[in-house]
Amino acid sequence: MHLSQLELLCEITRVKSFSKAAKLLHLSQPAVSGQMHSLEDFYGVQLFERSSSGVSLTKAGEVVHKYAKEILGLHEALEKEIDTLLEEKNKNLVIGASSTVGNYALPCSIWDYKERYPHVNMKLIVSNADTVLSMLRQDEIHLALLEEEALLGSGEHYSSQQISNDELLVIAPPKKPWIDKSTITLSELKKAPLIIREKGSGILKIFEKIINSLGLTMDELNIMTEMGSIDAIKSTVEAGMGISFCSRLAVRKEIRNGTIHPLVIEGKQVKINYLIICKDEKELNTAARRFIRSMVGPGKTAFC
Amino acid sequence: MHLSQLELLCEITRVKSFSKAAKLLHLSQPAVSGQMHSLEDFYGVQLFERSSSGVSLTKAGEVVHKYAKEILGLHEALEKEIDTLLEEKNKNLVIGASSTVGNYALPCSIWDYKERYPHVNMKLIVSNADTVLSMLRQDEIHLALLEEEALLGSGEHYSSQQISNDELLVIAPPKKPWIDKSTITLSELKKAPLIIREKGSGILKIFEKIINSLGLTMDELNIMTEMGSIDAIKSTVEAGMGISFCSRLAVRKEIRNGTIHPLVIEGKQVKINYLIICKDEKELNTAARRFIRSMVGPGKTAFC
DNA sequence: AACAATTACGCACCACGTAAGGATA
DNA sequence: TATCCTTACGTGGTGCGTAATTGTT
Repeated sequence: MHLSQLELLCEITRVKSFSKAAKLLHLSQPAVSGQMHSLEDFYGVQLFERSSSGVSLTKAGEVVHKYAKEILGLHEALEKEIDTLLEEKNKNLVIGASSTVGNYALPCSIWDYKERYPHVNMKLIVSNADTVLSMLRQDEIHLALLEEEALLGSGEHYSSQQISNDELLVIAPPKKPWIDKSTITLSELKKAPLIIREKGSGILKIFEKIINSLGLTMDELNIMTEMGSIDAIKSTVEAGMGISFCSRLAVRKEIRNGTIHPLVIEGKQVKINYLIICKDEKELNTAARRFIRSMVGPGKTAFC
Repeated sequence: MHLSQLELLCEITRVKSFSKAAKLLHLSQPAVSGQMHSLEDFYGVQLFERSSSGVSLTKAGEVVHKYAKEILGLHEALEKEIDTLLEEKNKNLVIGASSTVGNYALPCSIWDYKERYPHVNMKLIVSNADTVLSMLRQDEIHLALLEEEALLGSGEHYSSQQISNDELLVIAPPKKPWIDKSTITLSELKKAPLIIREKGSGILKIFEKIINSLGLTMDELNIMTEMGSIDAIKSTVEAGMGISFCSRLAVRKEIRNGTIHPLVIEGKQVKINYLIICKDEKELNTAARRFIRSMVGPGKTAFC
């Protein structure tokens, strides 16, 4: 029996739903269903009461849950104890992240990790997607946290897992003509003064992909200027100098304060998937391997 | 990570050897090696010191071992607690065994099982292999413990796992002309007055297979009589009335006491494999599924 | 030479995701 | 209808056993 099945059971118990747990752990619903069926098969007992409004534990399920927490706790203690025996080379962990991830989309789990494995020397480098990827290629970093699209056309094959996702927004100043709208049409997008991130940015790659999928090229747009940082772009948009685009997470505060107005492209919900990437999972040191496990683990994908 | 990997680690630690643990758990040596490599990979640490005289735990290995015992103990407690919640139909377990297995080759684990799952109503039926197999076919028993050869030519497909093995011996009275020999030649075997088990016996099937593989048929032998029980055969041989054959386990005591003289067929070591058999593993109730797990588990194959 | 672990390789099975299906409010 | 879990199915990865290899006593 896999320990991950117990983790899954705990997560399902927490959120009382197969489908929610599947989302949180980046699995499909049938995969979760199948795992729990095989667990029920293993113990020979039904563990969940299924209903159309979610699931709840049976009596036997509660027994398993009780022990699962203990067992997983013990296993966590095991890893902590091994941690104290690690050699120096296994204690270093250098992570590269794109601006969006590094500045806004870091899951809390990265800090949980520091707490859980205090002996690890962790370093976080924030740059744009292309730069991070080239650092990975040259073994200057162990792991990269990037937008899915950063890998497009890179040719090489990397090993990757999804850690979280978000939505791409068009951002505008909170005034006419934008303030009354919640969507932006293609023709409005073509005319509006647009501020974009520099080449090599992951967010730019996503935006470009969308534009192309809508039958346009970038030079049909009214590109005003190019900026190397999200903060610079936000300030410029807030000052009313143009519109831009970014991850929803990057402008949570500004939207709440009303200093930036969010728009979605008409008829097009744009999803951003964030990945954790390495060259070869087999070659990773202990600290890095643990980091991956803790990032994709249960309940670890909430943002800070 | 699979719990079975922790069980394997504990077993290896106990016997200080990959190959011995492999035998005990009915796995190949490379399978064991591979599992432990993947465990080392999982924790990112070497767990064993390999030497040509076996293996020993590293410091990290001892940590894992310490926790593994706790975790496995906890998991055993889990199953025990679920046990108390079982419905009636899951508490019945009827097992059929061939004479040899039922009377002599029962692993201790069958009694451990009773202790571990005291709520199970276990019933053991001993008969010859064909009878047991037909009871399995008619769902009169849940599981069958038989010689591997019992399945030969049955046509149907069963699900089976090996639980133990033994050696087939020719048994003779402790007097001339046998007392000075440790092997018996083919021509001696043809002439000697032979007592055999009844048709349908698993041991007879094995013996027949061997005879055929040596280029003979049963009717070329000097078959004196046919008997339905091992005890009857043993008494007859002890009384000097002829020779016979059986599993080494069945005559351990008599060999030690010197009342029966064991022989092996010249140039032919005959291995007997004992299996645990069911119609369809998916259809088994909890008690039966647990029984299988406990029978093939670590350190459970020693005889009583 | 003998024994123990590893590597190589072919095969079978298992777990996943996608897509379609059924039950319930 | 919307939501949630289940079933069906094709695919890729993983674990197994057999056989050949390495290394140590």
